[in-house]
Amino acid sequence: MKTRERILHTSQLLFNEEGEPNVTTVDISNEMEISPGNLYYHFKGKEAIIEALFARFEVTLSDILRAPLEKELSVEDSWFYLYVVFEEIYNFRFFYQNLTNLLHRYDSINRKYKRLMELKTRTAHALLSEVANHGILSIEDEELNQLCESITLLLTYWLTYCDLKGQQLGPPAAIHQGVFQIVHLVAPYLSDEYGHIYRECKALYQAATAELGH
Amino acid sequence: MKTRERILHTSQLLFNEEGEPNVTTVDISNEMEISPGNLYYHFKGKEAIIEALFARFEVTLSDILRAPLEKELSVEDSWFYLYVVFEEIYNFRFFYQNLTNLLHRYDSINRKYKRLMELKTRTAHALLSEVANHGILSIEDEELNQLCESITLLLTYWLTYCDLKGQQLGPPAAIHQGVFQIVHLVAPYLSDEYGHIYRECKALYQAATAELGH
DNA sequence: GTCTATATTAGGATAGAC
DNA sequence: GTCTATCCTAATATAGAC
Repeated sequence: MKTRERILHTSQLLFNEEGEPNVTTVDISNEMEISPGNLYYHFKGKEAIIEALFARFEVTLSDILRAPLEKELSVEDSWFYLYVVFEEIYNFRFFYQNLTNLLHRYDSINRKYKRLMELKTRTAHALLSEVANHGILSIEDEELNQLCESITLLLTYWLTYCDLKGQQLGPPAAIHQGVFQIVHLVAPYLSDEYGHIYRECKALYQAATAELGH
Repeated sequence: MKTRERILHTSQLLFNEEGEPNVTTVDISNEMEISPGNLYYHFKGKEAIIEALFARFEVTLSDILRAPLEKELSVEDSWFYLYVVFEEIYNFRFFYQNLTNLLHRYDSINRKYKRLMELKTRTAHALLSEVANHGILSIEDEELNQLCESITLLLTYWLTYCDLKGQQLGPPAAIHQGVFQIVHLVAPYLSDEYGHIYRECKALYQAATAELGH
């Protein structure tokens, strides 16, 4: 792996583990066993590293979020889809653990992030309207909007919130719970004849929870 | 006001406005028009100030959260009660905007905060079970637990999330929306004969939104 | 209690040799 | 591309006069 790439890789790792504010350029170069001078040859500084990492995150996450806007998903796929979104957020959790501050410091990231956030809501809206059109969900327009907002908030902060609770959940368990938490937001709107979908989810959830063990 | 008190007051103000990491001891003393030396006479440093502010926050918020555990609230009071909780969180929003980091830095705060968070969930649980016992809400135990978790998350992050969206909502509007967002989480579980409660809330919400302008 | 002046440190950043 | 050595700055913190 080229040095530039290794810097990004190591930074992402350390940021996620220690929290971005607690990682210095020297920490990064120590971890990589290169000199700080070398790091500065490849990047103007920590800011540039963060911007590069965010650029990557933006590309992959917005691709993920746009997919269901173009091609319809089945109900089962929608459910699996949530895992994919959470997974990607998990990979850049350092970013979410420090959102307010980062967006305050970097105006460029701020603008891009806002678009991502809107895209999250838009995707949730598209997925749910579709399910509603199939008669699986029965929900009014205004309730749908509020629901999508809650889903976006939950997607944004669930993993951070799990961290806060500090019940040493492994990442798969935390993600798994997050998915189910979202399912729970949607479940009350399932049409009567589709209540079984929720019950199946629940069974799956409990099985998987048992498997992830403790 | 004594100097010690003014330091706490000014710090809280600046932290909320600029974000705690962006405020230095010198900023605080400048704002107060005292010397940095003087500030250090009263507090060992920024850490001590933050700890003192958190101690206050803990006392007032845990009092608020414990109130409904002792004395039953009417449905209308529960609704108003949410405003009180949000208001208190708003007063210490600097804390919430930097949660992960602060809890990572101060172990003492970490422990106390976890208790607060559990208390939030516990209070939500108590309020909702009561309403459920009156037959107003119809909800299973497991759904209730998940709902309370979502409410805690929303309480914790709603104001931060509004900030992120950066649609220049004034604080009253943001709080107002937060309250309604929570109402929306609960609404689907209202028993049929109590659907009117939600419709009344909605009418109130729309009236108030109009009043708050935008 | 408050000030001025100064010390300490850590993090970010560069210059110049190899 | 990489290293060593060094600099700059901002933030924290203290000493000692008033």
